[in-house]
Amino acid sequence: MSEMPKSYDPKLYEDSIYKQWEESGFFNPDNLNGEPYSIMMPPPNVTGVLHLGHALENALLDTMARYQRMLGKKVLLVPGTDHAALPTQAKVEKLLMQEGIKNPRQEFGREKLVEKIKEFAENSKSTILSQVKKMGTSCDWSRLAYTFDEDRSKAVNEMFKRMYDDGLIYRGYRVVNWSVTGQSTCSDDEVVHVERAAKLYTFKYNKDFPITIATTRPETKLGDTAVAVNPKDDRYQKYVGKTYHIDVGAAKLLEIKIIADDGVEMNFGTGALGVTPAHSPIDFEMYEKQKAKGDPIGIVPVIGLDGKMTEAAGKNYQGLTVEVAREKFVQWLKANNLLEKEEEIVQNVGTSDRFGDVIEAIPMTQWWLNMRQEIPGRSKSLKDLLREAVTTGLENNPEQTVYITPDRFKKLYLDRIDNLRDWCLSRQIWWGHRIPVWYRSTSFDSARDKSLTAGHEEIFCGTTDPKGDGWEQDPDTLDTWFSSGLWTFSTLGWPPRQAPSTWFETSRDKPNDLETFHPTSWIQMGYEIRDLWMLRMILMSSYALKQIPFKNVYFHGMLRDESGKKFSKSSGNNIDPLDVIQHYGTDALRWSVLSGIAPGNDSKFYEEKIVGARNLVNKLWNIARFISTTAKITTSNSIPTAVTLSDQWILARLNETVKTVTENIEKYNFSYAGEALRDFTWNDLADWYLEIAKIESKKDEILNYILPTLLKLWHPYMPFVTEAIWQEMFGGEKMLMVEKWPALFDIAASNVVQPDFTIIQSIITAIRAVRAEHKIEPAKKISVTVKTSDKKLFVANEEVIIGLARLDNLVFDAGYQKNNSTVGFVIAGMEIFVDLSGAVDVVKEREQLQNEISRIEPYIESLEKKLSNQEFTQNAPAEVVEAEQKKLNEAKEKLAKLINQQKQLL
RNA sequence: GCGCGCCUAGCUCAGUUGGUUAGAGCAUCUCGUUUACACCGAGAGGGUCGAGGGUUCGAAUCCCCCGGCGCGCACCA
Repeated sequence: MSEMPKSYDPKLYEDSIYKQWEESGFFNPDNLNGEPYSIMMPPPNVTGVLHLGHALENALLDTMARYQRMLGKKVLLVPGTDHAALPTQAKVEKLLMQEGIKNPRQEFGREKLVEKIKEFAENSKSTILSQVKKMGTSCDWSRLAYTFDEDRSKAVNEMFKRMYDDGLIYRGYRVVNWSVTGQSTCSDDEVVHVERAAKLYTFKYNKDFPITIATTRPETKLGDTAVAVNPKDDRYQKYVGKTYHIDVGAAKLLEIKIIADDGVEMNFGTGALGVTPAHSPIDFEMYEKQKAKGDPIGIVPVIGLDGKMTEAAGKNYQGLTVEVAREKFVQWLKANNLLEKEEEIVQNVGTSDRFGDVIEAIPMTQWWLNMRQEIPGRSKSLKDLLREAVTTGLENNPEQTVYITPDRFKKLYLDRIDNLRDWCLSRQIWWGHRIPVWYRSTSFDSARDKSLTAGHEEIFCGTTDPKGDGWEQDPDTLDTWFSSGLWTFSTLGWPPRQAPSTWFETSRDKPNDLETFHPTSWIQMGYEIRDLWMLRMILMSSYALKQIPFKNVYFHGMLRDESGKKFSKSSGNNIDPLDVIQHYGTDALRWSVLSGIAPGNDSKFYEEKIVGARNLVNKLWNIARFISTTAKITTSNSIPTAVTLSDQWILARLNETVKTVTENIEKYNFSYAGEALRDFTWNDLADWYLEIAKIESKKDEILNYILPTLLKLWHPYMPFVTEAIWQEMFGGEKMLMVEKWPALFDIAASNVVQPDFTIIQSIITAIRAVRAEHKIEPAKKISVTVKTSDKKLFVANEEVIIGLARLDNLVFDAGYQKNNSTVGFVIAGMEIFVDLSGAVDVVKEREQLQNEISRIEPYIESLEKKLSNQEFTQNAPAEVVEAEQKKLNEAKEKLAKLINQQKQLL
């Protein structure tokens, strides 16, 4: 064994250890035996580099993977990246614009822009993957996946086709969420509602119109085609069914029909609602309802894809932005004395989570996934499957149930499913999986025209190009979460070669992966992508495989800075995980993100935490260093024999720690498990037992047992330092990574031993406190007398007490009388007197004793009161009563002794 | 509007079926060149568990209500 340096330097070990692990082949489950255990890494977006959130994810993932591997399972952790369609395109376009390219889509054209994005994505991807390695993540690189690679693209097309063939994916003209900045649709989940101040205008279309309406978007009124009132509203009954033609300055006269709709609140505002089918999802629903009733109303889009007023808005408005048009329309209302009220209100508006602009509702033809329609042959909808998966289990099979940690997210998920609408799948951006649909039509020009062109002659949906001439593929791409939804199985060789509707060969060479590893065992993710990702994974997997995607899902919270703010580049509080690794090492980073977290809760991350983590890593290193110089290192695995009380105690504590750590990792209490381990490592082992080992001899066997056990327990959290120590100790033959997780062993009477040792600890601590209190130089050795009738415990631990309390003498005297040169205290019914050789300040000592007495008196009182309460003695469990009685007896005894000591003090 | 989470020492958080005089880490103060570690050791101070009410023999823990902070969902024009 080489000489270990004084402090652990992560830089000397981390890269080479990672390389060793990788070369060992044990990252690949094909080289492991045992029960399969699989985890899919949430693929980071290729929009840039890893941030702290990724560090947390990698720490969680890898802690779990390493723990499971040490339990002897065949662990698969699949690494990967996500092409992140919209975010990536948005990012690259932004960069190009910063370089001075005003409109990248126009200037480059589709092919060239996609090429640019691809270049960026590839760069980002390799950066990210090297960072994952820096985090020490033990993933199987042979199964590396990318949501936009060939295998995953095949899976996407296959899924689309199956859903299309099942009639679940349809093309429909509906109001969509449109981002003008991004020039694309987005799903409901990608709309972020923000509060903002707005004005609510109350007015009439003209003087002759009988009903007053209100709106915050006056400019959209140019596209109104109806006014809706509640059918029960007597005020407006007489108008229902009538149509008015009104000139508000639009291209044509408004044709407003008065309709009745249950959804209109009679008591809100004027009780009447101007209906703008083209620019409001609710109004569009009314439009559809009227159509179904055979009493149709019109639909007039007055806002275009560029966010400006269209021709239909009239010459006065055409080409104006919505804001300018709004002002102009309000001016017109004022000029014509139509405006009745103008109020400041706070309203929620939807904004694009990526582009930040206000989402416009615009009617377009898009591809949708139907959530409510029955799946052919299964008598249930996708929505039903989503519900089953977390409640009864798919098809009432309890084994196909997803367990959610923390539990409360299950309720949120179910709530979400309740008001889930159809999922808009198509996007007008270029980076992403192209919709696998082809049209053959002469009138088809562009995606934009789809909304205007009624029906194409032929539509083909397939996983490869259709045969024959004249086909043109849909220019749109898929919502990026469509491919993410397949992640748990597209990474495992789905679709399989012999799948009924598959006619391509997959390049997968591990055909059994799906069977072996799906459903996956556990997954972790941030709660913010619960609906975006978890829901879609459950949906896709339940639909295509009739399996849940994972048995357990763990939601972590967000890391925030000291003041509780999110980390971000723009707010300048960003911490780069690589910087942390550079300064403190990966193990410190991992521990600092894991300690103090609770499932589903945000936690704060700050420099002091990392420093503390680094110190702990170093402590572990030095514990090993000490043991290696104190004990003869062997690789014996046998359970050691406890010789002294301290031996029994430390082994019992170790056993207890193994139990706590194991149980809590199983419950995903990563922080709690780690804290318990830290407590044992630092407080019990380092501060007490190792100090005792300097006094009592023959600890080789026990230390040879404790150290490897400790390293194993720490390994999932701190893989590098533990592996480094392991190899320093035992050579590089066998890696710690694949050692067996510690098992519990049988310690006779461990429960009895522990309190006994605690007494010794208390005595030592108390003597030290007396020394500190009386400013006795550390080097000065003093004498202590113990007044006890049973000196067994002391005799057995004499050396330890003398050593740790720095005594020159420990005397047993059952009849000792206190004098003015000693200070006394009572512990566990025994009186201890520290000889200060006349240095005692009698007044001060009396005060000290009095303090102690006045602390214990009210305690005794409350115990007496409790025990004399019949309701307590009758209702409380016998053990509790007994314990309270014992406490009382001890306290009384202690009090008597203290009073006596005070008396003896002259 | 509906729902969820949080409020415990100066700071960050434990407190796992209600039962020691409520704990830890960091920070603070005192002391220390005891050869594993100053990225350390020893000791100390510091809390009416957000406010109030209730249930109970007993509440930081369960219930109600109020306040503060954060978040989710929602078609209130």
